[in-house]
Amino acid sequence: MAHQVTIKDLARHLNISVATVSRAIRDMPEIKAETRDAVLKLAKEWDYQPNILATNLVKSRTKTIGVIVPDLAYHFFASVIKGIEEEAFARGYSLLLTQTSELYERELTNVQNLSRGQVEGFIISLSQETTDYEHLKRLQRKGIPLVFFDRDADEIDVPKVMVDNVGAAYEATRHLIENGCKRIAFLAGPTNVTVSNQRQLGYENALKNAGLKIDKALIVHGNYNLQKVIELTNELFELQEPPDGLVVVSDRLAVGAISALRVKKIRIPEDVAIVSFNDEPMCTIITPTLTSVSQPTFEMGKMAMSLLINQIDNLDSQLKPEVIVFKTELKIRESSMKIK
Amino acid sequence: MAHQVTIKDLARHLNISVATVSRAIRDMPEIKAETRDAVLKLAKEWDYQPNILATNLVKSRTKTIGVIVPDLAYHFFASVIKGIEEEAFARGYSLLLTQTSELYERELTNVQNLSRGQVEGFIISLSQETTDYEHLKRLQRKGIPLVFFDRDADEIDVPKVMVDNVGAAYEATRHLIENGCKRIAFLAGPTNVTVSNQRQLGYENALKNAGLKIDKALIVHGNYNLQKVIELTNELFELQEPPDGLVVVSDRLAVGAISALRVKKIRIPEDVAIVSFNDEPMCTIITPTLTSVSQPTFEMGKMAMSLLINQIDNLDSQLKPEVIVFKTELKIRESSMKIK
DNA sequence: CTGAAAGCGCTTACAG
DNA sequence: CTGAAAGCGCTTACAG
Repeated sequence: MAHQVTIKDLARHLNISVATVSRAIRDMPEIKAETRDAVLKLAKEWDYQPNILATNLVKSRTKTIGVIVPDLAYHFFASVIKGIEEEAFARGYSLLLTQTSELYERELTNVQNLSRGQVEGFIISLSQETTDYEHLKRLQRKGIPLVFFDRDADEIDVPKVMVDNVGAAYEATRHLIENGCKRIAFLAGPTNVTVSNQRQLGYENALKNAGLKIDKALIVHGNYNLQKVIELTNELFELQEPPDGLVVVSDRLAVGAISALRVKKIRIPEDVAIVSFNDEPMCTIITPTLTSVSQPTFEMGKMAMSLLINQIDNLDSQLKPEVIVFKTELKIRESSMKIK
Repeated sequence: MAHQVTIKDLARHLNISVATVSRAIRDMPEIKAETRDAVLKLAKEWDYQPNILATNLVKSRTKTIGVIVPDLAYHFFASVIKGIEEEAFARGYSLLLTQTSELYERELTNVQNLSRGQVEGFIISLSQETTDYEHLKRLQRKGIPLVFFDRDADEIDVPKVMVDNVGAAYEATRHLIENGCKRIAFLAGPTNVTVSNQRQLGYENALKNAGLKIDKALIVHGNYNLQKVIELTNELFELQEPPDGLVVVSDRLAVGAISALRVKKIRIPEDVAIVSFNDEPMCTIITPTLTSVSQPTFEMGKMAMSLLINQIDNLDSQLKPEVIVFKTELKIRESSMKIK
């Protein structure tokens, strides 16, 4: 690789000290205009780029944030990242983006690698597998700021950007009830995913409030394995009394359920009305179009970044970490419009 | 932030030199076992993490690669990134991942930011807007290795990971012809996107070879704006002689076209058979399921990373840059199965 | 307005 | 087997 130009090169050529070059480059006021101009001219000519590693080292700052999400291919995460990026860019931070592929091991290595002086803080959405939080506690002990979004850990007391999952699921379930569903099933995620549990709670509350009974046989736990979802759907609809409404914890799982129902010739929404979560773009293109809970992903990303920078800029403050809860919006489409 | 432990701290406490600590940490053979053990024990106790910035600075290596893609929310890119990540991880590299949102300006800033000593090389897929390549030429002048995938620039002579777009489009068009289509339209991307132009060429070749004439009225150029795609589709199907086959440059555009056709009550595949490109997961869940060209995204990512590392490890070699062309596979589904 | 010197946290010949 | 010293490319009191 061609030798990168350094301030030393510039200084030598101009017969001045590196300190002066450094000051000129950063446009510090004490530098004489001619000196500054000469430096800038040569810098431009030689295409000088400051070595950010060196700057970071002396400043003990990297202006870089580590972002760890389960999977970039999930539309939800890609979309939150846009918000994170936007805010980071506006505030002069860069991102180190990694994904765990839902594996705890990967999460661990990612956290470790990034915490070797590379990042000043983390924005994390936990992997599905994560039940041990030692790696996060270690960050806290080291005083490295951390913000969760969407998938958090109760026992880690840091700022969090969440949506009102209980309320959202309540509203979604309520919508099915209002459309005449009497026997509503819930296709949940893994039992250790908080988001799923919260949605389940909202679902149960809605049933209770409507005077419907909670039937544990109607609550099943899937994951991102399509085959598993198909099996669970089949089981639900082979019950003596099959459901006439279905709340699904995410669009991905809903798609699995729909394909299982198609095979069984169960009609949507006539035989079973469906609502799910995330409002991925595909909701509007599948048949029937899918009623889904939309989340303000871009704003969530911006907020997460914002909370993190507040922490970084204000490390000694002993304020209780903020938990921001965003409102959701139920996008009503064909899949839930059961004829009453 | 709590003061991070450094080798100096360890050295002082153990009454040895930092050089010895450094060697012990890296398990160099010349260190006496007892010394090494003592160092490692204390390092563990104090949760010492080497400051990677310092290491990078002295080694003049970052073991980090900059990856620039148009949009992480496109399934294709998220999917290639998995391959890049896999290979990077296996070879001890980290990634600095950025997206341009298809904006040339963003591409420029991303390249500039990352080239300040942060990365040892780039893997880039160009934004839709990019027609000026000065930022890339600057990388080349600085001797910073670069690899393209999918969206490249002809005039930049670096390793490239591509698919055989001409061949793929030929096969897709041929498939429509074999299914009885006589008048096949091509819904292309922007005129400056090479990938789109290559697919157009394959489409034209297939028509020629089948003795069908190329009608320029049947070739229209869209972009990722849904409304635009709908308009173009409407125009195509309001022609005196509307098409009975449609090759679409990507699944995203195909979805737009399909929704326009639905409004016009034009049946797929009975009235018009459709094939597109990318084989996104949604192809299997929309109605009708969409025939699409699948690309080996994971392998493409691995290969891109591999080519880049070869360059990094071997900077002086004057070999002609390799261009790797991957084969594609046409996944035949309902949308193209016109009854003959 | 400018320079010499120390230092950020490491690594690595060189010497012993 | 270990240490002193120089150096990676910067920044920043301190002195003049």
